[in-house]
Amino acid sequence: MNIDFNATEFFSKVCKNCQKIKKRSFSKGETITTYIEKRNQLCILVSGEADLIRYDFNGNKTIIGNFTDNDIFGEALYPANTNNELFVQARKDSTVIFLIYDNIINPCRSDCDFHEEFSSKLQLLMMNKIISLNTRIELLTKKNIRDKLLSYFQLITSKNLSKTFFVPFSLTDLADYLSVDRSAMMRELSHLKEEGFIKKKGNKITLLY
Amino acid sequence: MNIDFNATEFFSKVCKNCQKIKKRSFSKGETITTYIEKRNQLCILVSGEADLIRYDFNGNKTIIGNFTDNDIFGEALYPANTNNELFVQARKDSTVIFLIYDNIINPCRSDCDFHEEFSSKLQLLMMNKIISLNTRIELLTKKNIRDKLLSYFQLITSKNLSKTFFVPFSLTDLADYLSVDRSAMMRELSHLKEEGFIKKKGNKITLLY
DNA sequence: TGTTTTCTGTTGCATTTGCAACAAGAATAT
DNA sequence: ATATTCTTGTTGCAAATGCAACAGAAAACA
Repeated sequence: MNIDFNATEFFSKVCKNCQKIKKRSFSKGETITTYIEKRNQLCILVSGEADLIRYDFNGNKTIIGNFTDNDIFGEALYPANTNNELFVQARKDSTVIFLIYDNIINPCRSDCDFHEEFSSKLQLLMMNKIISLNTRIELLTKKNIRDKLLSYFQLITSKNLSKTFFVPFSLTDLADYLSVDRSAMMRELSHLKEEGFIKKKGNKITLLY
Repeated sequence: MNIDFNATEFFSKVCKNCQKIKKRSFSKGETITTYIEKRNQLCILVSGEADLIRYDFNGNKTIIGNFTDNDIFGEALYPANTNNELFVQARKDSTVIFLIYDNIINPCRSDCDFHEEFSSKLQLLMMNKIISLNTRIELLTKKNIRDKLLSYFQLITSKNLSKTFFVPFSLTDLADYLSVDRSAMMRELSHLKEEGFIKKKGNKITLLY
């Protein structure tokens, strides 16, 4: 995320005494939080990487979201009526700040200048969140696997400024992220290769257009 | 949107003299704004209803988003690298407030107390926006038409508190909103009817489960 | 009012996707 | 070092979806 905000630094300076904010580290694979209970929890991913994962009743896995530095998440930002099992899992070792949203609106102490400064930072974080959610929707509204793949690749190359890149997920996870069947996606990758749109060796892909 | 904020009232009270904010009304069908140029435009839908629409190179239409009261939109909230034609069109007669995001961060005048109050309101609007985008993603990550329909219906009934409702779009638009083929969606609706999951007469639907 | 346009509903057919299963390679754990 | 687990890659087949086309109903228009 291209935002001039280092959450760790910010929180270490400003909020030493603020008891309502918790910071914790997680190892790869650990569950960071769930979206089951309603408690107005808001989380900031200070470092690392994490996924928001849904399993439906058929055991079908979907990676609803993928969070990186300074990303915000938590059940406070999620619709209530979801009757699926939703949880956030660390993809890499991660550090997360936990807040209760009510405490942001109602400062914990009147002399705590943390909240004011935080509020303006939070606005930037939310702005970026909205943009990244819109990016995700752009992807998901593509009606076939080919277009989803090509959109996803374009997203990566526009960040990397290189036509060659490694898919940052396993291909299995990529399928879950694009919300398509893995074997169907693999087949489509083969077709893209045959038709000369991409070069592919494992997870290393080069766009040829 | 369940938020205690009436934008019209707010702006009429607070910002009579603030020249950088424009308000305009649109008739049904009119184009409210496009997401082509980069100008950091942020819009608030004061009243009415509007869609964010994408036409791809094949002329394929997708309703990327549907905006109602107090919804925010505008190219400032959208990723830059979209090479599609994107525009916002009034579905009903609508009134919209236009701002330039830079002006929110850098107040127009030091004695303009509008910006401070606005900032906290904006935070709420953004929060709600994030929730509605997450709702949309929940829908779009469903992997087949049946699940998309059922999720969408559940969304409506949880708002209406009634198992019977009228689809607020035309079914043609609903297909564009769910990002699926219309005839395939109609077929799936027939199947849901045959299998006894729903009752359906035109756009009036009753959930039987 | 009558005319035009849009929308609903349906169907046949081609294509795409999902599902299940399996083999080989890579990564991880013991 | 070996066993185990995860990942990539592939395929046959069934099911779902998209596409094209059309008819009748409903809505918008003039």
